[in-house]
Amino acid sequence: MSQTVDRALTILPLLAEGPAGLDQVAARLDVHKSTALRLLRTLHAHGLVYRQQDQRYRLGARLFALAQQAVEALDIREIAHPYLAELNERTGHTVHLAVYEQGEVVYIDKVESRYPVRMYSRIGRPVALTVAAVAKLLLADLPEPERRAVAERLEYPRYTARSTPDAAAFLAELARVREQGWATDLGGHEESINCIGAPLYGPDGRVCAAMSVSAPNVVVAAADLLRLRPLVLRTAEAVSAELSGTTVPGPATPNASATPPVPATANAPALRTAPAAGPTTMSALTTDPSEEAPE
Amino acid sequence: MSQTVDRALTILPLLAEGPAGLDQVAARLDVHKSTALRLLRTLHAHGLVYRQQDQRYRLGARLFALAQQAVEALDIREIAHPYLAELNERTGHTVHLAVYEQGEVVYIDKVESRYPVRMYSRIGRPVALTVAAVAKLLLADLPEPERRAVAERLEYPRYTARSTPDAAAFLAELARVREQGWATDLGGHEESINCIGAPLYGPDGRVCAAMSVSAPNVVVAAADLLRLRPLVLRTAEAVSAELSGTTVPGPATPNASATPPVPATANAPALRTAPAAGPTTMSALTTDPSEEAPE
DNA sequence: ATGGGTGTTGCACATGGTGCAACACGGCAC
DNA sequence: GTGCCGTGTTGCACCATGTGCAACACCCAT
Repeated sequence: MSQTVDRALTILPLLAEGPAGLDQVAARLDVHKSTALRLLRTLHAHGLVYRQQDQRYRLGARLFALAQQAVEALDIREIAHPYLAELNERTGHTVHLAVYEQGEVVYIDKVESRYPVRMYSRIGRPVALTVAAVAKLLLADLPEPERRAVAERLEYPRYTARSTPDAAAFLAELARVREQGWATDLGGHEESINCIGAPLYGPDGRVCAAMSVSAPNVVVAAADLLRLRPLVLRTAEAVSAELSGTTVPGPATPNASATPPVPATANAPALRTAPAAGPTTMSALTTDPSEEAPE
Repeated sequence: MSQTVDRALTILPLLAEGPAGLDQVAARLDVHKSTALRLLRTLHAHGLVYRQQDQRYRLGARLFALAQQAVEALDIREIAHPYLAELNERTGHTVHLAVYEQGEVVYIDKVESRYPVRMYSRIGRPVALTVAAVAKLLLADLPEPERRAVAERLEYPRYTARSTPDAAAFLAELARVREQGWATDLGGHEESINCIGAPLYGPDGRVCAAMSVSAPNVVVAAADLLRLRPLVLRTAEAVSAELSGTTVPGPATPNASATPPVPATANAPALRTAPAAGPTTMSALTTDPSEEAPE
């Protein structure tokens, strides 16, 4: 680790607390003023630090530009895909990834069910907004006025007896989804298809995508599908963590052996390597998919 | 300038373009792999850089956290005040600073008119949303659904004959304001008071506050007040620049002697030191306040 | 004027950063 | 399997670079 760079970077969180003068910085870094000055100058040259009128230093605009550019360059699909594949591997069911865009929710990725009976859907195709689990998740996080605007603008087709009937019911459902952090569609679109989904959070803490597991009744009863919830939630959290660039990815969270990690190596997630037995705290949650796996 | 830090910081914009592997980074920095590795490790330790599954590096979440914390720590009032004072100094009129919060627009700073006839207002007091220039500016930048929601929820009191009559007219006005980048209130609140305002942009490019100059008819005719527009706009831009932490603050824009700078030293802006005469291109705009100053 | 508070500069010293060369690892082709 | 790339990683000797000091420049207050 480079000492100089280390010191320079320590300045950033320090300045994030509020503007500071040269020797405040020097003092908190425990270095000579002249050293602090040179570091600040370098940061300044890169626009990460800005000098305000009273000579004190503040974080600079470049920081915002960088953060913004980084989220734009983020490829959700690329990052999420191994996790989706893993989820499909463990459950055997169809897995979807969807985003909200301009009043529509569209699938941007899909891993096909390994069961012979499959649900129909296509990447790029808009989703039935009023009933799909992913749509509920994505709409639930919109700012209140926009959410309401969308809900009121929508039509509420009665695909089935369980379809969301009207805007009021939909808004209530969105509120619940927002509250609980996951969503379902139990035969709301196609009588025989159920679905459970969870939100993916971006670096800004907002929901930026949603994923779901779908399966027809004939393959797995709704109650059984719902037992995948912890798995779906954990997977979604893992993707969120990686999207936000926080935790170390890959297998085994460094601190605990309790939480089974999600994917492992690059494009070949390998959760299956986790021993089937063993003192996992998740026994009840895991709903071991092997017993209901096809073939 | 510190070479090491310089190199390390050069990595950030590089990664902002998209993920990159170790030797791509090394190559673009024109340093040895081992050097690049150490720099990346240091950045990683500070959370500015994140290592994704395929071993490539990406910008990390800390960057967002920092940027966010920085905007929260931004004290608009503190930064804007010298500029407001300067504007008051040059025009003699009342200058306001306002922000939007939870459906309301409130004044957060004010510099009193130097004329004997003053308009009434108070810091912290909510503003008449449907007519005030600052309210128009702040509402105009809200996301469309929220803007519409607010506009429809409002009442439209007829303070005067020129008050905004209804939601439709208000939305149309907001659209124009958004388009032109400034706003007026010509006798919409008090028959005899006119007002011209401009928006302040935060680091995220959104309008985060608005400032305005107000004066009663008896002091200056509406047409004359409107001639302050360039001055108000320039001042607003200067504040925005400083809020975003971009340009070098202080007197004299480095390149041109044509554009009169705005404030100068810390808490004592000293534009007045600019010679009253001299080859400014602004002669028509400046509306030299000294000739109509009180006392 | 005088003094304390800033931010700034030049310089001699040795710390800490550098590139090299060798190693470890994983994938791919044959 | 065996060899070969292309990766990322480590240890080390050298000297460039970052470091702290002391002296200076500046502003403001008393």
